[in-house]
Amino acid sequence: MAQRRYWLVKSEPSDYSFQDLMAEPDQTAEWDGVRNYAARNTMRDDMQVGDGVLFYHSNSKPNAVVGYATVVRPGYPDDTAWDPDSAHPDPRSTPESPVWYMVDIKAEALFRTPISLAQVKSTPTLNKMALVNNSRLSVQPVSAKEWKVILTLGMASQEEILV
DNA sequence: GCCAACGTTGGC
DNA sequence: GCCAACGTTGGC
Repeated sequence: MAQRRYWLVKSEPSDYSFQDLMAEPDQTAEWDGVRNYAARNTMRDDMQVGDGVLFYHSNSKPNAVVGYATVVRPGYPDDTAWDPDSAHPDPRSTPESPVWYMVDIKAEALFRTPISLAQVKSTPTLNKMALVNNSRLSVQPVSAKEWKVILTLGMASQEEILV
């Protein structure tokens, strides 16, 4: 069994929120529509069942990590790429020769305390995250340390943090 | 709504 | 293979 790894995915909540994921059957959805090669490679090659996934809301108020999920199916071809009615069709990708990949993720818990981007930037153990220094990457790795810090803060109540 | 930063495309 | 132009992401 490979070491569990950790990731962060972004979504604009007006497009697809963590609450939307929680409302899915089995709290599970395909993470489809990603059209960036670095993110594609991560999903196709690196994400494994059981890995932890932080869920970040971008273009939001506030921008924040709002919950966490787990990978329940590793990388497989993103069939929305050859669906002309999908949000992000790409005619270069075909069932015989797929270009884009996705994973399935399952919502685990909504944070009691969302961890804002401002807080990530101002926290010494978190401010090296790709979230801060590579703002364009929509699927990105998270270190075990960063995962632990964010989970601990996120699952605590405001009162516990303020003490 | 603005625009900086970045990824991608395409001409050469 | 370089790099300018373009489109998109995403913070502010």
